[in-house]
Amino acid sequence: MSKKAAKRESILQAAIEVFGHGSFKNSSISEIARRADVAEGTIYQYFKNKEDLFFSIPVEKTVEFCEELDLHLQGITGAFNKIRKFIWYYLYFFKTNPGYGRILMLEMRVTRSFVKTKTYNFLRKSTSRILEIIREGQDDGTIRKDVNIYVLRQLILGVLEHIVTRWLLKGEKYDLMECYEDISRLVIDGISISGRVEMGGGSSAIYLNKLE
Amino acid sequence: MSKKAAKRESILQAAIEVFGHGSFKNSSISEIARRADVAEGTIYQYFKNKEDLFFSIPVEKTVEFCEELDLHLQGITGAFNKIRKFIWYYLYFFKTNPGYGRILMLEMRVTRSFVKTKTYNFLRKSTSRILEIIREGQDDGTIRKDVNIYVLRQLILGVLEHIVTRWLLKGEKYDLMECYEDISRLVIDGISISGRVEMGGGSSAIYLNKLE
Amino acid sequence: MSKKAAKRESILQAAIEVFGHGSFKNSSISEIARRADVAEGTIYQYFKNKEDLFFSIPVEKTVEFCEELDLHLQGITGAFNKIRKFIWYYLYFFKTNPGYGRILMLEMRVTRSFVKTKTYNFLRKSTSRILEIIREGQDDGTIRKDVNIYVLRQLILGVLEHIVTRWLLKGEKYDLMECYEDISRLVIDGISISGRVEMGGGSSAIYLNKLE
Amino acid sequence: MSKKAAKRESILQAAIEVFGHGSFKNSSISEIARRADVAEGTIYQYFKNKEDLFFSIPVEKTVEFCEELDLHLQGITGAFNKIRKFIWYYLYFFKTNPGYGRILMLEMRVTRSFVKTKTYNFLRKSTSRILEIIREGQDDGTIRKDVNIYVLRQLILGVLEHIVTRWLLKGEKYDLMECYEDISRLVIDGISISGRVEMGGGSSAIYLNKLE
DNA sequence: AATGAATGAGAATTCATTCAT
DNA sequence: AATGAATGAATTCTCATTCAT
Repeated sequence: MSKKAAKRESILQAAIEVFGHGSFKNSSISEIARRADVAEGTIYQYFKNKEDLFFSIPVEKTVEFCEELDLHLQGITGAFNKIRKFIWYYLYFFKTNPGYGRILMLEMRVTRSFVKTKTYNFLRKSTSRILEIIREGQDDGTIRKDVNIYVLRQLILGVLEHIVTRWLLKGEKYDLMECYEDISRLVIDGISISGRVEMGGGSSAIYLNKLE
Repeated sequence: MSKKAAKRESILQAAIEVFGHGSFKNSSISEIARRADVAEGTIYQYFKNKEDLFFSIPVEKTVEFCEELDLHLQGITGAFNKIRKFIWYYLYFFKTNPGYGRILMLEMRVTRSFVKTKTYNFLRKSTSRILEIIREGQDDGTIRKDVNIYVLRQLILGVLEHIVTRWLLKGEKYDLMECYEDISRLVIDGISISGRVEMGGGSSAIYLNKLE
Repeated sequence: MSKKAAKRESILQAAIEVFGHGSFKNSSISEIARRADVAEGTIYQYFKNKEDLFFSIPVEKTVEFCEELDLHLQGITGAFNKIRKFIWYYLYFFKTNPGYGRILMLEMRVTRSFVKTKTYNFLRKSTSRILEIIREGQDDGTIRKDVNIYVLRQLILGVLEHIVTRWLLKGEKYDLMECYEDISRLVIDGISISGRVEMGGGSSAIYLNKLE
Repeated sequence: MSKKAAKRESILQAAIEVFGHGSFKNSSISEIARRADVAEGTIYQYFKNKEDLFFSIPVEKTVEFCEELDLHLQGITGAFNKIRKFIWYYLYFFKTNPGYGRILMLEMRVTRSFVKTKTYNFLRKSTSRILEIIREGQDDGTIRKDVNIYVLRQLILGVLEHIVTRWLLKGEKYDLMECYEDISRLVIDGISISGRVEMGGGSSAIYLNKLE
């Protein structure tokens, strides 16, 4: 049982490496099999077909993301601090998983069939953590209550997704973490109750909101 | 002569449709031939191979872009007005050419071999128009002279490229032109000599600058 | 009329160059058209198809061979001297026409359909000149009468064909004319009435050694 | 393992048949697949591409040649007897493998890329057997010591290659083995220490007559 | 459960030949 | 007569998927 899971895992790992290097069509099952050190046929014991394998990657990775995220959030108090940590971890996760980043951001999101997948829904649900944090912030009075929490979530995730996508399209030439401080401030200021004022936070937020 | 050019044109048009729908690997010459209503072999009379056809798309389209742009700029005076028109036309162009947008923004820019192409250089040169406008603005005193014109160009093109890319990745679900006013203001304010308020223009510009 | 013949001629010339460079399948009509500086379609005005063009080459060249040969034989008296001249000219002809040599010796002779061609018969008839010379020699008593003249012809042509074929297979690296003296002696001695020279095995071995 | 080798063998056998019938370009993978009774794709499991398959033929066949040759040489004493056997076997081998003969002698030897192949080197090395025999003959005093053994090898192989090539070019219309006795004597006499027999020109002429 | 050989559909590309101009 | 654009059949090669062992 554990052994089986381990083999499935290693196939997925190999799939991330291969799909993350080229496109879906460009990547071959035989290459994945070689990397995973299994026979080609074995892959079909664990996944229905190539597409199934492809769409299984985010499931796996999303679980990993959520579990690690929870560990990182433990012991942190205050909505703002938690959001900062979330942003930090999001960037850190893709910095350390660029292959998966390319798959998710550049390949999968453009695939039409992706939206119909269970994976797509799973991915959406996985962002509930950020909702909880926002609610917590509104409850204890640090986050404005006049903003729809779902819009807020979209704002935060949208900015992050955009940052990572740009970074990947540019060939990962700079350190993704450099953006951390700017984004944190941008986001926090935009949703903060305390004045912090005249920055185009508002304008910026609208602008970004529209884009993502 | 005109007839031959027309056929070449119709093949390119079909190629835009097909490549714009899927990826390079995913698209087939036979499908392009079917759409262009020619035999497969005919395509090889006009283009050396599949890649040549692929990389010929931007050449064609860039010429179209530049010619139309010049028409739209005629009769407009003042650097700011010209920049506004440029931004408007840029968005309008991709709104009306989403297939080409997907090819250029999502496919071609990520292809490693693209950078080595003549097409790539041609594309870079095609943005000289915006440089002229900036120089004009600096000459007549409406644009700050302390900013490098190449950085400025990069800023403007970077923002636009980003807007279009996001729009495409989101599935063209909203009207691309909605962004026009915000972007114009954002850009104009950032480079304007007259104070024009302490809006996060600066902050935003820095943020965008870093990204692109 | 003369103009038409000239164009036909130039197509054939181009065909020799192209077919002589690669194999039949390997050579393309478009390349021949390019070399002959005519349109592809024009070739089909003069030749039924690719094979017809291919098999027309020897006809053309054989006429040339015979005409030139007659010129070279003029003024020469004595069967032996004529045979020597024939051998000399045969080698000289292929030395100066290696492309045609490759076509005839390496390509055409191995083609099964060649034997069924009119060209094949034409080629056979073209060797009647050598028969006449042999008859002349037998009549004036210099050539043995106990040898069948057709066998003799076969002997002479066979040796020459073999020499040229070897030379071509070896990549034309040495001067074909070097063989002239040896072959002449070998042939003349073999058919001469007057006691032959002490050459025998030794000479043969050397001769073979040089060839292989 | 044995099964895989058998399939590889059957593909090679089919390749010999097909390539031996036409030229490299003229022969198609699909025809080879049909003859070998496998799918086209299967061929690419065993060989990298068409050229690899083509150049693999001599490897296979050369091993066969050497192994069988050794069997035939067993129990034979004396350099001359061994050389006779070698000549006999060489002719016998190509008599029973005419398809392979056409491939090696008429196709492969003219291909420029062949010389760069591993196969080419392998083929050259395979003739070391004859060198050993020559050395043996020089040691026991039956073969002249004033002749370079490599020249001798070249002589023997050259004559044989020539005989086979002619036979193939002539369409295998006569029995290749007829040449055996003549060639043996020619070669043996040429290298023998004891005075040679009275064969000379006459015999040579007959031999040539038969061949051409 | 795992294998990996075998498959065959499909892709890009070439080129002899035709035919409208 | 000459052209050369258009054709489409044929060819090599790839690879997801299956299935007997």
